[in-house]
Amino acid sequence: MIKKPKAGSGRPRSGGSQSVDYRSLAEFRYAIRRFLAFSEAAASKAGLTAQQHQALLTIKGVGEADGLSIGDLATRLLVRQHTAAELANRLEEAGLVRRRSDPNDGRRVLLTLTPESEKRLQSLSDIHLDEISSMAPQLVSILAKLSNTRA
Amino acid sequence: MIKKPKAGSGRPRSGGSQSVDYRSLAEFRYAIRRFLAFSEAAASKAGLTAQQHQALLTIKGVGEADGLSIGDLATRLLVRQHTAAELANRLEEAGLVRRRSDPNDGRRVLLTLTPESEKRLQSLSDIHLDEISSMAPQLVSILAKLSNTRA
DNA sequence: GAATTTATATCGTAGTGCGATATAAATTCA
DNA sequence: TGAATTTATATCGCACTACGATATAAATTC
Repeated sequence: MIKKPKAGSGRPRSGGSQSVDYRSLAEFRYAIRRFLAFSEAAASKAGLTAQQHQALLTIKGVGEADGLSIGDLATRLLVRQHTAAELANRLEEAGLVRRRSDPNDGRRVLLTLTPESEKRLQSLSDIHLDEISSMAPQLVSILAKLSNTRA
Repeated sequence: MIKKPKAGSGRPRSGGSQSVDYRSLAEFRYAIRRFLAFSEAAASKAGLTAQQHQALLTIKGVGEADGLSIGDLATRLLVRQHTAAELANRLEEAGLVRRRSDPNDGRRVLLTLTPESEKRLQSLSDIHLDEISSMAPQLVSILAKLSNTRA
């Protein structure tokens, strides 16, 4: 796999091999990891796994009144459909989603939140908004620094 | 968007139960997932797992000339020390890091990149900078929207 | 210099996502 | 219509990886 530094391989980045801002790149990933770790801990306190939390948020966030299908959930979570189906199993067992078949298409299964999961999701969302608000300035600053190299 | 100033759960956020912007919150997580999926695919193309890539980036990004210890790597990756040790094993087997004991403290093991991993990391970093630059505006916009609710 | 602390390593286990595959409903089309 | 194809969901076994528990070894304390 030869990557000859052919003049402008498509990017107008300023420098050559020495120009990559590894420190900022590492900081960016570190910030993401911290956020994900915070989120996982918060979900865990609420009795949810990180994936379950994200599934609930996705179902709620997409905002379809009838519910979200397994397939659409998979698309948004960037997992395979059968992975989303397994996730839905665990959520249903835990009483956090209801499954019902789509009246318009018997193959599809629509997922809706239960009152219990609505409650937990709201609480989780509140503390996530706090956390996001507090980390946003640093994250924006790093993003600016990294985007900067294009100028 | 008018928000009912219903007394909330003790936080200065403007609204009550209806005010949480689930859609933006879901968008934020979706953006993070897309980035992580992009990153994992890029790492995979370079013959690395996501964790290996992040380990290399961390070692490089911290920028200690002597290398980074297993423990410090664990701290930055937010994993247990023995997890970092296992990760270092796989990286060493793959010829991507060198292990040497700290001359000042025989317990510590310092990790440094090999020329091969330097090369792969630089290539990966280049394409990550592109991706980050392209997603930054949307991410910043979502962050602003979510932080906004505090005002 | 024995006890304690710190750093790294090893082993077995558990959780979760995937590929392969199965089932069932919807759609196509001869 | 009804067989073939496509789409949607579900199940099973596997693999990866992070963890807890534990071990080893070096450094530090007293």
